[in-house]
This record gives sequence, C-alpha cells and structure tokens, in this order.
Amino acid sequence: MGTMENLDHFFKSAFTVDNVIFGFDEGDLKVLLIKRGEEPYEGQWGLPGYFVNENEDLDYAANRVLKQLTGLQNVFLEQVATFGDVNRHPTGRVITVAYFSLIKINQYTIQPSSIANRAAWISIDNVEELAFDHAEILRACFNRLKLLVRTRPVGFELLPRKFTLTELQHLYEAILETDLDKRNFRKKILSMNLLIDLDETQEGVAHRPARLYKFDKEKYDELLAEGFSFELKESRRKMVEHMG
Amino acid sequence: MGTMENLDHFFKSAFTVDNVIFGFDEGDLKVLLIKRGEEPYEGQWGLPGYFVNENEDLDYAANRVLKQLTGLQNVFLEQVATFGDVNRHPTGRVITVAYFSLIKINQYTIQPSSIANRAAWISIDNVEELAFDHAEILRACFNRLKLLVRTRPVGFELLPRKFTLTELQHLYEAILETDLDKRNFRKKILSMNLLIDLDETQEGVAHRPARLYKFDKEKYDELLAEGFSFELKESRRKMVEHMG
DNA sequence: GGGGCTAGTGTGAAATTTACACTAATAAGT
DNA sequence: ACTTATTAGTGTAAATTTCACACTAGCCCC
Repeated sequence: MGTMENLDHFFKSAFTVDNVIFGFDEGDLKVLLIKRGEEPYEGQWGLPGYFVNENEDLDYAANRVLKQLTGLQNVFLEQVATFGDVNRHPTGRVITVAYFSLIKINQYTIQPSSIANRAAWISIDNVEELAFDHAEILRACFNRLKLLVRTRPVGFELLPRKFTLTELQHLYEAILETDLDKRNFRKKILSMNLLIDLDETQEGVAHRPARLYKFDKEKYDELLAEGFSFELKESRRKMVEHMG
Repeated sequence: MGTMENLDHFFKSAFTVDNVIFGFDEGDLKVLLIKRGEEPYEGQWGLPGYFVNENEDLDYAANRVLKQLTGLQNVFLEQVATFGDVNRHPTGRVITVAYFSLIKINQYTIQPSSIANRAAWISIDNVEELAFDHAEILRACFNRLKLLVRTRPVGFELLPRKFTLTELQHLYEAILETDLDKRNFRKKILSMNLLIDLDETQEGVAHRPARLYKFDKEKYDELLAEGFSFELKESRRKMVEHMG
C-alpha cells in the first residue's frame, strides 16, 4: 500500500476474472468452456472470463462476466486464486482472479454471447489445450473442488434435485478420482442425515430402480449454524470386490 | 480475457501485495506489522505490503516487497486470496494479493525501511485497528493457517530448530484456538515419526527440563513424495484434568 | 529436604474406518 | 413364464483411531 502522491505505481494494466464452472452429467465431471471469438487465442477453447471494470468489485465482476458470456446468473461463485505472471497474457499486463462454481447442468441453458462463439460442457478428462494459462487455472480450481468436497456437502450442487445414491457416489468418485466402496459410502452419507428419502424410485431403467433422495438444505443450515463439520474420509479402495 | 484492440479495458490501476507473516514467541502467535510512514493511513499499523511493478510476477513482488519493508528474505510465501473492492483503497483502484508466511521469529532481525516507520511482532489477540481492509486480510490468512496446520506439519516453521513437545503443543493450541490433551497430543505427534529426539534437555529452567526435538525434514520429504497425508484430528478438550 | 513447577507416561472404552459378497427388483429377450 | 442381464440394496466383524483421564519424575529454589 503506498502513497497516492506517487502515481508511478498506477500503470496501464487490466484485471480479468476467469470462471471455472463445474457440472456433472452422464457420470462425468465437466467444465464449461467457451470457444473464443476474439483475439488473442481466437478459435481456441478457454475459460469464460473477461475484464473487470474500473468501478466494479471483483466478486461482482465475476458474476457479470459469467452472465454475459454464458447467460448463467445467480450462481454461487467462490474465489480461488490469482494468476499474475508478467507474460501470461500475450499483449499486456493482465492479472486474473479465478473463481469457481458448481451448477446443475440441466437446470441452466447456456447462451454464449458474441465474445464466446460457442460454449460447451467438456469432460474434465477430455480437456485439451486451453488459451492463456487457463489449464493451470483449471487445475487449481479442480484441486479446490477436491478439497471442498471432503469438508462440505457440495456434491448436491452438481446433481439434479432428485438423485440416487449411486449417482451421488459416482459424483464423489469423479471428483476425488478414486473408487469408493458402495456399502461404506452409503452408510457414511446416510449417517449424516442430510438426505431426505423421497419414497420414489427411478423410472424407465432396465434394471432394479433406485430410490430417489434429495438434499436436506434446512437440516444442513441448522447443522452449519451449530458449527458442525462434515467429513468424508474413506480412502481409495484397495481391491475390487468379487461379484457373485 | 479480451482483445487488445479494445484498450479501454486497460485503465490506470495498481496492484499491491500484502504479506501476513506469522511468528511464534513467548507462547503467543504473532503477526508482523508495520507502522505506516506514508499516506494514506500514515502512522497506523498495517500489513507490510506495497506496489507490484509493471514487469514483475506477483510471487516475485511479494518477496521483494517483504524484503524492502522488513529486511526479510528467502522466506516461503504462499498466496492466499485477492481483495479488490472498489473502495478498499481511499485514493484509487488498488487490488491487492495477500500472501502469508511462517517464520522463526528469532532467526531474523527485522529492519524496517523508510516506508515503514517501525515494524513489530504483535500478538494476534492484541491486533487493533489496521489500515485499509488489512484486518480482513489478516483474518483470511489466519483461517488459512488454521486449515494448513491440520493437514501439513507447518508448525515447525514457526519454532526454533530445537523445541520441546510442550512448546509444539502450545503452538498448535494458539493456532487452532483450542486446548489439546497433553498425552494424546504427544502420542499423535510422535507416532508420525517426524521428530528427531535430540537427547538433549532444556537448560536454565526452574523445573524439570524437557527433552528437545527437531523436525525430520528428510523423512517428511520422503513421506510427501510417496503421497502421505498428515492429519491432526483431536477436537477441543471438553474437560480440564484434575491436577494431583 | 520440602515446595513449586513442568515433564512425561498408559490404559480402557467408544467411535470410526475398513474389507468384504450375496439377495432383490426390474426390463428385455426368448 | 422363465431366463438373463443389470443395477440396487444390505450387515458384520476386525482393525484402527480417538478420546477421556491422573499420577510419578526431575529439576530449581529456598
């Protein structure tokens, strides 16, 4: 923090925000990418991000940019980290603040703006080369997600309102990049009492239909208030179970 | 990220870095503050921070600024968060990136520069009003420290090379703001095999002298390499033990 | 050598984690 | 109608970890 008498420190520079939006679909953890419609890196895939305005708070900018690029709004965004290497942007000094969010893919329609030619949900494993240092930013956000998922029941943000325990398990497996034991996972999750059994079952599946659950937000808020800490432990499975 | 044709986005603005340096002394967790020698907030206490230069990476800037303000160098700095509210700085748009670090207080001499009138280690509980939004930044870094201390043996960064188990416990208690059970703490710490018993004892204390230990960095690096995860669990003590 | 002070030590109960394999329910095909 | 394919759903015992808890040991000082 320095004096304003010395305006040398104020040089022409820019801030951007870049958003890493995670979703979950078809058993895959996905990230929302846009095909850039502007130089630099025109035509390449990158994160939905853009410039912060002069008189705009960072958090506000993250929301605005996300909305402008993809049509998404009222989405919870959390700051993850800031990337400011001198050469990260080919044409000037641009420091970017990365935000991440979790959304239910099917509850939103993505409407790419002109800046973004196109937007798409790409499986996290299939992400190829990205513009700028966006691959690094994505990695940082994915790590944050891994951390978060162990200490808060964020998984529910990514699933539709009604879901099966197997879907929930697959989500956790995708995020943590491990296999989990079915029985232990169910025991653990159910013991938290954060799920409401809807007494409904799946329809139109060619096998025994699974029960549907929803997340008990009220209970969760209650528990949060009294300083409860959610924790998912079980480590990677060591062996594959023999099937009958 | 946008086009450079549109230079509107590059406005006169500034980045700063602010460093939250933690130390531990006399049983207290402390933070290094400077008495500001410049407007704004001249004469007030604040974090050691200053402007990032135009062609300087963020991480580099954090190190440089710390050195210039306090004389400290070769200190591990980790980025924590970025603060960018429009009005956080009274005279212009200044976005700051907060870094934090842990050092052994007695191993460094602080040499405040002219920008910093004075520098001092202030107990975390005695920190009064700070310049800018530095109180908020400090809080964020303290939370990060709490998080970190549970998953990595960072405590050793704050203690002198040789320390007693009681000192280590007091440090953990100061960071986690709880009391820990002596026997359980010792059991847990020793079971990690990250301490080397130096076969020496304290000198010049008016009571039974404690054994001295040092941190086994080699062992730790080994364990890290094989993907080991350190975890300190024990929750806050519920009762005070009756003393004989 | 007694008082004051902190170091250091062990055990059992409770809770949690882990490994592990079969039956149940449905749809589709014969 | 039955056989097959496919996923849902369930229980237990062993191992490990956590947790609560109280006394003896060793040094200094007087």
